[in-house]
Amino acid sequence: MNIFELYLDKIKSIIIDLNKKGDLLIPESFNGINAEIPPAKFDSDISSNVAMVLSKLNKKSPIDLAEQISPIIKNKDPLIENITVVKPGFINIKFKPLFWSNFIQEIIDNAKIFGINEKEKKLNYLVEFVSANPTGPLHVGHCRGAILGDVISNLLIFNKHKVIKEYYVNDYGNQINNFTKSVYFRIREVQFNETFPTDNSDLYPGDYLIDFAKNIVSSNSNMNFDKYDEIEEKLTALSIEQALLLIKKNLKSLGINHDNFVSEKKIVLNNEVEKVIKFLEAGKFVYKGKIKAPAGEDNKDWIEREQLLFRSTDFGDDKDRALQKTDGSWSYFASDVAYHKNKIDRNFDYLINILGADHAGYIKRISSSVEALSGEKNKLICKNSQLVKLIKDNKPFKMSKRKGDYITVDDLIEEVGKDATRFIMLNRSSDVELDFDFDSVKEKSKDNPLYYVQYCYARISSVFRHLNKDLNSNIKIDNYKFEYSYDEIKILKKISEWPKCIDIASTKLEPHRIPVYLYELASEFHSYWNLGKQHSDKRFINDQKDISPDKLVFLKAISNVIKSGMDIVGVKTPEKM
RNA sequence: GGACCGCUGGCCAAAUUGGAUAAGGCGCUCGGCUACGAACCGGGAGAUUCCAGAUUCGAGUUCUGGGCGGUCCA
Repeated sequence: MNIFELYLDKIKSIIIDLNKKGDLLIPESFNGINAEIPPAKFDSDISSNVAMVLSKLNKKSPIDLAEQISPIIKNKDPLIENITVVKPGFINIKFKPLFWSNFIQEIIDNAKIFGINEKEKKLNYLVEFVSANPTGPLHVGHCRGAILGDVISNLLIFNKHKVIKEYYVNDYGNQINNFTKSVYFRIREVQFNETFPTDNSDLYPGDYLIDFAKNIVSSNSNMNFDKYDEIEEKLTALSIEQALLLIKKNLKSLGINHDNFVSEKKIVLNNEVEKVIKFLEAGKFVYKGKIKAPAGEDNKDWIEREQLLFRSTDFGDDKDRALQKTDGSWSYFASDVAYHKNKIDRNFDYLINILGADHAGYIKRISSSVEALSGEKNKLICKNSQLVKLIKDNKPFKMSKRKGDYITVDDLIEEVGKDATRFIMLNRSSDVELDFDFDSVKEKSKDNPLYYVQYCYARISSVFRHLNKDLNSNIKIDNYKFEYSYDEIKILKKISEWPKCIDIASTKLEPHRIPVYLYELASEFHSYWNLGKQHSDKRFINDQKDISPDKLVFLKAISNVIKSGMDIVGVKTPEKM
């Protein structure tokens, strides 16, 4: 139950009634009229800006309009304690304690759906994330996007949408050739003691390739590794298999589980690139032309050459983009366009791509192509997460995959743990760079906000444990006529904000709002808990070593929200820590 | 040269889709455990939200221009 939505609807119907009676002019669209959370200092529960929005149209001051509307709201609703009109023209509604008693009954009886936006139309989403090249293990740089994509999926699923989580495997092209060669040299090293070439910067030098080589050799004992050309195709497949095994293991240790792995190679070999180019040609979206050099200084080496280009400038990109390389082969972009056509043909309402900041420049061209292919402007939603700035030994730590110099997901999970990693990576907006101080995260893991929220749950569990009650079982209360105190209502108000938090987080695809909210809720709980030291009536367990029904459902309501929030974030809620 | 992201107390940062007196954490400072878990709580000091305009009843949030930092550009 979203009380803000509920009261916004009530307010809207009141102004419609007033309009019918000829007492009020109303606009065609009610966009902009809202019901929000008032700042804490106002001692009120819901606040609306109706009067301010309608003021101009009605040529009346917001205050006067608010004075006109608010008595009507109050008279219609016996659960409202009072309504005050505040400065610029806000209408502030404060409920009677009985409202909160009803509220808690509602959310306890319907615990499974609390927080879900039930009015919203349910859609099909495809979320593509991670999609790291299958040439080695995932490292810290991949983590943020991986967790972001996973939690965005969780959020949408929580809201009853259908979600397919997909990983696009770039198992085709030059990088893969280099990768296969590198594996080959490692095999020569393992089998024949030949030294791995260090003078070839195209090769992947990472030690993990030694393991790949050993695995491939031991499980293909009848394979002859003498001549590269003869085994190239098979070795490519085996190498990619090794890399994907490792990547999937890394994802699993982060708690991430994709539904699909889609192979670029299959798309190319299936002639989907040719098909999509024809499709684009039919729509006059491509032409043979030249790309101008960037207007910078050092472009002396730039050679203008004729290429097959996609008219992404028609869709707001700053350059048209090459679909072919000079040698006539398809560019990476071309096969990605084919992949997106493939996605479109699978009939999703929305396609979501999670990309790192280093691929931000790619967004316009790919969303242009999706618009050209689907005819829908906002079919593809690209979520761009800023980089993680790694700090080690108080210095920025530059990772280089080519040099084999990086921190892997394995390192991270071993040192910090899955849950702490997920919570840290999510705890701030994906639009800001994230400082990840490896050493301090290791040392001061107790300062991690994750534990603050988990501790709240553990405290609640501990009360249930003392009472020999099961926190996970359902609670049946017959008579919900509770008079909650000011301190309790403060927390109930916070709980009433949960559906709004979910709503905003999922429509804006901003999952950081969940951990931020959970932290706030936990904070209010901890404050309340400490009140028990001074005031015995604020303690959950009373002198008879029992708990009153109002406090029982109160605790249950808090723990339910913490639990469902932590489930979305994908971290545990231990009962003891 | 262009594109994308950011700029909020000493540091890290949030801001309820444009709302009211701009959260919270770290650090600093003063205080709180013989009762449900102190991985906790309460008090205090600390702000021209990068600058200049514009739109609006109302701007940290939108628009225009500029500055600084990051990322990217066959």
